[in-house]
Amino acid sequence: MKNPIADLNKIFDSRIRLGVMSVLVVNNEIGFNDLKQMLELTDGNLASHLNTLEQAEFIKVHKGFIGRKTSTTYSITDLGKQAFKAHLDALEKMIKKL
Amino acid sequence: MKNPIADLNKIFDSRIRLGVMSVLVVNNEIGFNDLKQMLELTDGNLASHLNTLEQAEFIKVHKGFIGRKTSTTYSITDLGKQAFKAHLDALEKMIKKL
DNA sequence: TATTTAACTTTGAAAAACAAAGCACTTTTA
DNA sequence: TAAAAGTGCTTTGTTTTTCAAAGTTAAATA
Repeated sequence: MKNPIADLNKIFDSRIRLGVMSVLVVNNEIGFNDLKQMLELTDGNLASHLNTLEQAEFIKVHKGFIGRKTSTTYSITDLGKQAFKAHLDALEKMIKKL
Repeated sequence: MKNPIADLNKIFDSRIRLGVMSVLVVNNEIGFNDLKQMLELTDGNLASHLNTLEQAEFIKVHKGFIGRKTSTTYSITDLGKQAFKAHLDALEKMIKKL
């Protein structure tokens, strides 16, 4: 039998990063605070996970304004979509023996 | 929108423990060394993850013999089946928006 | 002007993961 | 029969990851 966990992406071992990605798959853009509230995280914790995802180029940041107020939003990249899908496929293959 | 990660089980954040469970779901009994080779782990690493799963009562240990050679095998408990299923359901709900 | 909000960064502590070595026991091999 | 090897751990210590809390900068509001 083949190693069932070899194809899982290390970046998605984290429930938080998994959550961010799952939100971004269905929302093409979401704000920092919305994410923070949705996932019930502290600023620093969310920011650092977002940073990890950005480093991997799985998400993109958009800094802009709502009126004259700054607003930061995040969206998934094509690479991110690919990697997330690959991870989910690996997960599914792993448990599809059910 | 509700927190999508709240229902994930912390114990299954680990790819290794996830792998162990996925193997145990389809094999009603598996040996230490088989798991070790399948998941490509060192003894200590596997043993400690197995210990975590045992503490949670998600798996059971069986110490016996194959011929005259000692053999330790592991199997999933009912609680383990339940918890694993619940985790997979939570995962699925999280991503079923796809 | 003082306070609040947004979106961080920095700091430091706690937890988790992990490899390597040691160990007790048995079995196989030379 | 002595040495080597395998099983299934435990112990030790390092590295990595996670996280909260506090600090920060700039703009907005009271």
